[in-house]
Order: sequence, then structure tokens, then C-alpha cells
Amino acid sequence: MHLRKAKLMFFWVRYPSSAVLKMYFPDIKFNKNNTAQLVKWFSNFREFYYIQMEKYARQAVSEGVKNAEDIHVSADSEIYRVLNLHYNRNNHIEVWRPQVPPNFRFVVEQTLREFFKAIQSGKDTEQSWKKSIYKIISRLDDPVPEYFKSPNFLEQLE
DNA sequence: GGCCCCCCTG
DNA sequence: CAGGGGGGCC
Repeated sequence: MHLRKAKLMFFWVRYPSSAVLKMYFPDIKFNKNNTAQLVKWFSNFREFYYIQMEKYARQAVSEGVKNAEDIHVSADSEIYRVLNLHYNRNNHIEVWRPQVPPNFRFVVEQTLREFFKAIQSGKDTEQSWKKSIYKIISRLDDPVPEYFKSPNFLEQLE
């Protein structure tokens, strides 16, 4: 399986269905096991992502940020660098293609704001308070570029 | 049953 | 990241 490629896909999709994943790994002969593994990878990717989001959102609250709208994420933001290090360790996208999709920055910003609002309003004390946030973020997936289907995708990363 | 997702571990 | 368990949905 192609872990690096899967991680790069995360910049576009946080909740890809197994059907979509299969389309973007045309060179893989899927079976129950590797399909479950790929799906599991994204689950793990999301966990890392949300852990970081909660961490930075709480940091914003402690720093006295008043409104969620005051939270801004740019390529220079620490959170952005942390995420890039995790999903794009060798800056494959930058060197090979123009850039990380602009919408990813937006998604991160939205996620931070949602966590911030939940924490600030004390909803983080409720049972499964993250569920509603997950639902919102799940609607922000973008189409994965066609070039991810290229048989030479991984080679082009080198 | 089968498929997903989340949670918690190691 | 992989394993295993719990719970929801069809």
C-alpha cells in the first residue's frame, strides 16, 4: 500500500469512502484486508488531525481569543506546519505540484473555529461533543485531483 | 451479516 | 500506525 500517497490525499479528503479510495489506487488489487487497512489509515489520519485541532483551539481559548472569527490559519501558522509535517513530510506536493490545495487551509481554519466555539461555550463537557464537529468537517471534502490516479504518481514524487 | 466510524491501546 | 471493542446503519 502507498502510505505517503494516502497521506497526501488527506489534504483533499478527510472522509473518503472505500469506493473512492479504490478509484485512486488503480494499481492495487483490493481485498477485505487492504481495503480495511486503507480505511483505517484515514481514521488514524483524522485522529491525529482532530487531536491537533483541539490542542490549538484550547490554546487559543487560554490566550484570550474572544471570537472564533479572530482565528486565522495561513501557511505560516504553526498548526499548518505541524499538519504539513505529518501529511506531507518531504513537501512532495510543493516540489511536484504547485501547492497544498487552498481549501485545506480553509478546512483547518473552520475546524479550529468549531473546536474553539465548543470549548469556549463549555460544550466540551458534554458526552460526545466532538460528533457535531466531525459532521461539519465531513462536508468539507473536495474532489481528489485526477493525477492521483496516475500509475506514475509515486515515482513523480521522487 | 457487512460496512463504517470512533475510542482507546500498544 | 495496527488491534480490538463498542455502537450505529442498512
